[in-house]
Amino acid sequence: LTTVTIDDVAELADVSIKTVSRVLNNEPNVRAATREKVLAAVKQLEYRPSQSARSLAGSRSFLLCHFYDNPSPAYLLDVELGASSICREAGYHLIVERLDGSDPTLAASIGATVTALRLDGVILTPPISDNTAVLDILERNDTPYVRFAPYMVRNRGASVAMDDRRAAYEMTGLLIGLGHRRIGFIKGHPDHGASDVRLQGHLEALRDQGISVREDWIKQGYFSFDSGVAAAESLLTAAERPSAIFATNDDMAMGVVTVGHRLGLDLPDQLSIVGFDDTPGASYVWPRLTTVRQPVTQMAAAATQMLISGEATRSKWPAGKAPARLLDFEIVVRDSARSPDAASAGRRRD
Amino acid sequence: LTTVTIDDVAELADVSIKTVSRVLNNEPNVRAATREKVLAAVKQLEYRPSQSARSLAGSRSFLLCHFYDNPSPAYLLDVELGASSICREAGYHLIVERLDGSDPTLAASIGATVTALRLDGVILTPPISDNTAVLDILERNDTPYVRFAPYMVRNRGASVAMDDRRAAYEMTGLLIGLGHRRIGFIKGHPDHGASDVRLQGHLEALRDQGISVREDWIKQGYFSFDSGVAAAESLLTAAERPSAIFATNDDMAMGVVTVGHRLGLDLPDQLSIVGFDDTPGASYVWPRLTTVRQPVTQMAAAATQMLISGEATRSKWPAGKAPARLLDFEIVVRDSARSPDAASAGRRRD
DNA sequence: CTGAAAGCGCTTACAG
DNA sequence: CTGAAAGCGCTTACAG
Repeated sequence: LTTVTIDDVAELADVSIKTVSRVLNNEPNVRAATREKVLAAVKQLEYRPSQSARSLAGSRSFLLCHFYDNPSPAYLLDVELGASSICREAGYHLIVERLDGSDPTLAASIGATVTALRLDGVILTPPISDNTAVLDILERNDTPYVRFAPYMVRNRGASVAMDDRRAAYEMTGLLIGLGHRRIGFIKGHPDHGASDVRLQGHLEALRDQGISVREDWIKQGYFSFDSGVAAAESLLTAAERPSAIFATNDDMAMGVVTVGHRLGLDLPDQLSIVGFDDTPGASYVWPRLTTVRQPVTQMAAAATQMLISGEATRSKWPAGKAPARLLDFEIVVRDSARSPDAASAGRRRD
Repeated sequence: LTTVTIDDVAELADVSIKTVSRVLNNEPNVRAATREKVLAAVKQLEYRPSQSARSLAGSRSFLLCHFYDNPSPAYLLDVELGASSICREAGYHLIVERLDGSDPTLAASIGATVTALRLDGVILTPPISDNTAVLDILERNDTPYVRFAPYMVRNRGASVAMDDRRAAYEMTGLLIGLGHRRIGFIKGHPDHGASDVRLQGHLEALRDQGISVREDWIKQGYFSFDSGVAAAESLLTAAERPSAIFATNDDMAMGVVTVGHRLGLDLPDQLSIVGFDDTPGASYVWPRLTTVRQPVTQMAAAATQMLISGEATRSKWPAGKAPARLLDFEIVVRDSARSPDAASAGRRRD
């Protein structure tokens, strides 16, 4: 088993290796007939250029990397789904590295990977997307990056996002439209920038509808099922409890559902619950969750495209302004939110 | 920003580049004092050897790849969790590539990646782990691989697995031990080797307990929620229905739970349901699922270790026999399986 | 224990 | 439109 090299192709096609290189890199100034000859030889020999040699000699490695810390499983899968397909089309490959966001050597570790691999670009998801030490080291190494949902640290580098604020605004509006006035809210993990943005959207919707904010109905959560359970317990065992709860991710919403059942509440009649993310489990619980679907796969595809096309490269930014792509979310209406009036019509409350 | 090379280190340490290379690769025959000098220079310059140069000049690329097709999100996350940590320790990097298992060009596509990147090893998860065309092309390229749960095609290459047969045997035994005699079974996707193995374990348990097999209580599923719903509908609307259903993954089990609720069955009293996988959702549904926890993270760590250490390399197999690691599963007992007697004691049936 | 030379398979910069 | 030469940053094979 000998590896086929550019020399073999050049010899078979009866041209120089430089011409083979031109054809493979789609450079101009090659006669059509010459191109055909080369392509035929490539095909016949099943030639695949060595990534190492290309990287060492040239300026590209054809390697992208996704650095992440403890994402939800579905989020990771969607990111890879979007990134992997774009990579394949362009002859790039996706490396993944899981890191501990609280590790003080995080940035150094990313710097090591970036220089060892000569990465052509980096994808950063929350909460690493808001880690300024990481952004610093990436910029020092001249490595393009795209940040997902870059809410805590703004105006730094290319990004992809959806409008979390508006999604939360509309979800709260949906509950209000159903007739809810007493709405509980469970915040996300404080390390994630989206957490605060979603809260802001919620508060705006309340204000726009003239509903006063009840601080005691806003609970801290951490995006985990257990934190949803804890918040729901405190919300639902209080003297006066909300008629609806907006949990800012599905895992927490499912915690609320569990507590609701445990307390013997008739869901959704006695308590409406809405989530955020549309994880697979959202349609498995009863009642099936009304939630926000994030365009994670499309965000990943867009990010990858920005990296490969060079849009994410600082020196190519139009007017020095980093590109930011905003994608559409979707509110998926299922069974977990209902009008509180319907409930009182169907049964006595208290 | 100039990149630091081995020459810079050699100059600062006042040795030849060959000596630097020796130190970095832990080769013998370097005086301790020399080693110290080199290490100090490496540290001072923050030198990181170029992966491309090492790969081009040497025989290793320090690159591993996980090829997969439509895994469950949690499965993918666990594989990456296990593989990523071992890779980092050893200075390797993990590439991921999502492919369509039914695409006829699948093997060719993997072959292309393998040769372009000079991959040092490959991780294959079901159903790709049983694709013989892929195994052929990997062997032709002399690329070591480790297969996950390689049940359909046996005795080909290194593998990691847990004892799916015994897990299914024990789970069925648990149901029988609870007093169930009428047990429905939902098979997995026919493309996954584990599907048949789990069925065999189930049938053995039935036979060992002297319970005759009811073919009409064995339904085809495809590992999806919807296929679980379909199978459950057919199982539960029949004239005579089982008192327990063993769905061979959690997604299908959650489909059964949903149908159970829809039919107004009191769960788990009127119907016990058990699953397989222990996905996050398993503890979110009500009743919380009794299920089998697979050691996916440990399997991935073991596979990665086999690849990096060389155990998975054909020429190094002891006595020509491929290494196979079997890891322990765990049956997680929650609330979804209960004795049918308790149910009849608590309420009249029919 | 250490080093000088050659070469891995490409792209770059230059020449024609 | 095409090619000869040099070089990317390492490891291999060999010499001492």
